[in-house]
Amino acid sequence: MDESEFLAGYDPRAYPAVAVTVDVVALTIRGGALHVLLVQRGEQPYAGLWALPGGFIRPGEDLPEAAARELDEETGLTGRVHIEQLASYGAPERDPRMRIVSISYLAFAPDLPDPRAGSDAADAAWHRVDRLPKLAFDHERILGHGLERARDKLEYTPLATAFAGERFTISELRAVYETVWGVPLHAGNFHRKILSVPGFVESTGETTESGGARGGPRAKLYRAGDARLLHPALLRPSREEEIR
Amino acid sequence: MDESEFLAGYDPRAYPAVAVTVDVVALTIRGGALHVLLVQRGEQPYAGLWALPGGFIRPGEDLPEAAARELDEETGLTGRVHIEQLASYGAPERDPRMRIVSISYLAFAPDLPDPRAGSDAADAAWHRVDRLPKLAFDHERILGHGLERARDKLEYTPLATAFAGERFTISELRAVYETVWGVPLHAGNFHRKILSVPGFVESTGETTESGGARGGPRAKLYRAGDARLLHPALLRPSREEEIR
DNA sequence: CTAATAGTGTCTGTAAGACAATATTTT
DNA sequence: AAAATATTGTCTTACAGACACTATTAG
Repeated sequence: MDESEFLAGYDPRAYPAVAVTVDVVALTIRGGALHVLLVQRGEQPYAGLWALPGGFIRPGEDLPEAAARELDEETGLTGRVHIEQLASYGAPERDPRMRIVSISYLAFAPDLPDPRAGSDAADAAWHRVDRLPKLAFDHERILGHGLERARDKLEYTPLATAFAGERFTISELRAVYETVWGVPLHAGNFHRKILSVPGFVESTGETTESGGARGGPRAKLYRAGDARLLHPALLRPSREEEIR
Repeated sequence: MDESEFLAGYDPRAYPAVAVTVDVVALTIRGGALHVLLVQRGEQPYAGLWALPGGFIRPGEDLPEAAARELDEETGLTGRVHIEQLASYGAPERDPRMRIVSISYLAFAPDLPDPRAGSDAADAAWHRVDRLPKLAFDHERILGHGLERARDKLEYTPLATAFAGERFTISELRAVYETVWGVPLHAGNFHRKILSVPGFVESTGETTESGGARGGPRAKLYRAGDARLLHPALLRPSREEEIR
């Protein structure tokens, strides 16, 4: 078949169906480590392996809607979760059953209770991103892109507050950055920096009930401010490797 | 139908097919103005309106491959063009014929010859992005996202060099920034800044054959360097509106 | 010659990062 | 009391932006 035939007479319904799924990279911080939500596959292919939660889009359902539904099915979570589109994947052989194009979404949540398993998954659980089991399909790659995106967005958006609770201390916010970036940050400089960025956090006037577990004064409590972008941004400590 | 039925027995082949297309936001700079490649639709729906070039993915074809093919069909361009995934759109009613999920790609090219029309398009042409005709489907929104992405990426990647030719002067590079951002930049400060960012440009040792059209010395010629990220970044002049 | 442009020098304000200091709290 | 932590202060360096200046070329 040559090009003009394709262009003139191409009818998608004449070809094997393409299925569209959404997959969700849901991140949270538990016990000082970054975790991702995974479900254990109950069926072939890749039965027994872990995978990102996801599934087919339904008739009449928009993509973000489908992503929110899939996340809700695993976590019981409805509001409270920041969710955004990540990327799409459509390599012909990425699913051995049929042609599947997957739209991935990235979600950030504060520390959450353990997920409940959906009925199509043998199990669902949070996994530390630095101790991952083998993942099904190309989900390792998708997760990698999600982590990259999350690290980038901490720099120039107030995303870090989505990992913290409703009210938080500057130290808790610093812990988010240290966990996601994997580097220690200077407490004093970080503190001053956060307060100097307009709209990043706003004071609640309250303080913690008690000092830190191992001593120290009570910390002031803040809530997320109204900034959508951080200016100036919080730049990650230099990453020479990533520049070239 | 309740949730457990869906989860247990959902079979995508039992539903009306979903079609997957790629759409390309191809940007170039011509005559000091940012242009996007559009094709005029020959068929319903939206016959006569302009649209982003795109089409159905083919069996066995990966997504970036499909995007490159669609672009090639309109421009005859093969290499030389930077192309990257932009976003995906899948609102149920975005195409009146059937459920179509579209993966959009963003392409940047140096000044190009006029496109040739593909046989499924009445016409294809570069349009100034500030003087657009009415666009079909949700292509105005997709283009908007593409422009946003392009403006952002100029800040922290060497993308601007993709709009310039193989060899270029600092002034030409500045013109790219001024065109895409829509703001005038200070020539002297810009010049020093570009040369101070490691790996952004490298000298060719050559100069232009003659000075500028209206006078001035010959300019040194540079080529793109090996940096993948600009550090420090070239920040856009303050955009208070976009912060909150 | 005049105007325009390439490229460099200088100065100022802002902000990042190193480091120190103080106050408050837990054990 | 000792250790840990919150918060603030000081100093140095890097860098963005304003502005000035010189050299070179077209017309």
